[in-house]
Amino acid sequence: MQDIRSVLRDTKPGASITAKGWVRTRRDTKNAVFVELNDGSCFNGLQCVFDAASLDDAARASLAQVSTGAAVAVAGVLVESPAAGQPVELKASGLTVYGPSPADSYPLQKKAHSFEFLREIAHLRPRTNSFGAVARVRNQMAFAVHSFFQERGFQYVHTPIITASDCEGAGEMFQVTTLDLDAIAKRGEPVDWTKDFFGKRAYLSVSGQLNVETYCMALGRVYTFGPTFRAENSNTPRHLSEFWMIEPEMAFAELPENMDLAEAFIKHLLSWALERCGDDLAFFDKRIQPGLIAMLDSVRSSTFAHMSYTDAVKELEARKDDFEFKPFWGCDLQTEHERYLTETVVKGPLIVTDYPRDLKAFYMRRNDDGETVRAMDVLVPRIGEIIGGSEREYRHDVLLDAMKDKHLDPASYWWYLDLRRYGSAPHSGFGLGFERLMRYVTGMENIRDVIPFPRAPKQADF
RNA sequence: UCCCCUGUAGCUCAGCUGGCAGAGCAAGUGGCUGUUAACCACUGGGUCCUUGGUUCGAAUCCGAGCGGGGGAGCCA
Repeated sequence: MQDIRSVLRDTKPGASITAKGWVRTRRDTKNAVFVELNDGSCFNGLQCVFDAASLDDAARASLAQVSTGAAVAVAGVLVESPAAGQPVELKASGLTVYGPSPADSYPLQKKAHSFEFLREIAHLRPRTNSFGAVARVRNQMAFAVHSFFQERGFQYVHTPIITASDCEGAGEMFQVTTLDLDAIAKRGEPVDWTKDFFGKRAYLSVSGQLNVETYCMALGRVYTFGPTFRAENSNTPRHLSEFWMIEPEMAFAELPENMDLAEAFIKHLLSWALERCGDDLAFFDKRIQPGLIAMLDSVRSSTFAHMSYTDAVKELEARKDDFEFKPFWGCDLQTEHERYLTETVVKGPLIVTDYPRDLKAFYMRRNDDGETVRAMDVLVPRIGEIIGGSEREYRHDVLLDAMKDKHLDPASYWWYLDLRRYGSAPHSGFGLGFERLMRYVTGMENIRDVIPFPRAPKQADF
């Protein structure tokens, strides 16, 4: 069986084919019934034309059950379409209805629905234009992540999803337990975590970075790509409780090489989308985010701007009256600051580097000035921070000092410190939020609409 | 977690200073037409989110709760 994508692309008029898929719309005329069939293989559907006179009795009976959402097979001959709107269509001679879809109760109508409504029917929304397109682009972007790293000699490492160390330091964690908490609460006893599954408290990972650094110090160039969990009570269109993150890590690489990798990575992903998702992007450009394709195309051939944190603050101080939060050296960059820098000052992607060390994680390499670290944030218009990374502190004693500064217990990082004791080397890496990339590439506003089944505070349906 | 907005038909929404529940689309029926967000006519369709209060009377005003959206923080 051919999917509709290959029918539209490869099949010559005159060929007999059978197309299977789901009915998007049906339009009746006196002598013919037009059924638009979509099978998800591509954005466009196949128009099937039923000529009332040429149908056998069985097909005519089945036709009564054809309505939006029904799963059907249509047999016929592919012909050039006499009408505008599609180059070819299927002149139907046979019809099988596998699963009807009663029109009086099927939630999806042949009209536009709000994304808020579609979120409530996440099991049906992939059948819409928007979510079908998101799913196909998401698939291509995942593939592009691997193609980028594999072409450059990076090896894919699977870091653990469950972690028993609560020292990853990147936010609130979900706890994992097999204890019967109800029973313990009823007995009014304190919880004895040594009796839990792992013999201690366990959590879902908030980052694979610390683990992947161990493989970086053995394989050289590595990356992770997997689910990540944050129990923060974030209620925004750019945060999820469960999201997918890509974390490359390069041995013997310092911050400039890290920035180059991040820039090449973003450009590779955008090029891939432009080359392989043309129809889907055309839809997003037309209906979701006008100008999207031109924007992606211009970023692909641009050079990312670089700016140190110190210079960024100078830039902000020149316009300080425009901001609710007055910028000063040492302040964390607010969303309004980041957007001003990327959208107004450089009008494109911007990499901000060398932040004050008080603002950043303990593992980032300290600069010689003693005050800043070799951090980098990649900011893009509309999305804000899409990548966060750094050169890592590879000097044992400086790392130990930074941990003490942040009131972390070195004992629980013993294996991480071991990497600095034996064969330590400069290395760098970053994290890219896959769904933030998806927002950037598709133009979709809400991050809950670029992942099939979003998890967020008070939201874990489906 | 904080601030603002919001919850009315299957969907998107209107409903004013409190006084009989509305429109468009969708659905059903009929008509017309190689249609393509089809078109025309008619018909059916309501726990006005829940709860408490004010009032002769609440979709409307007030309190609480729950849900949704936007902004902020946290971050990817």
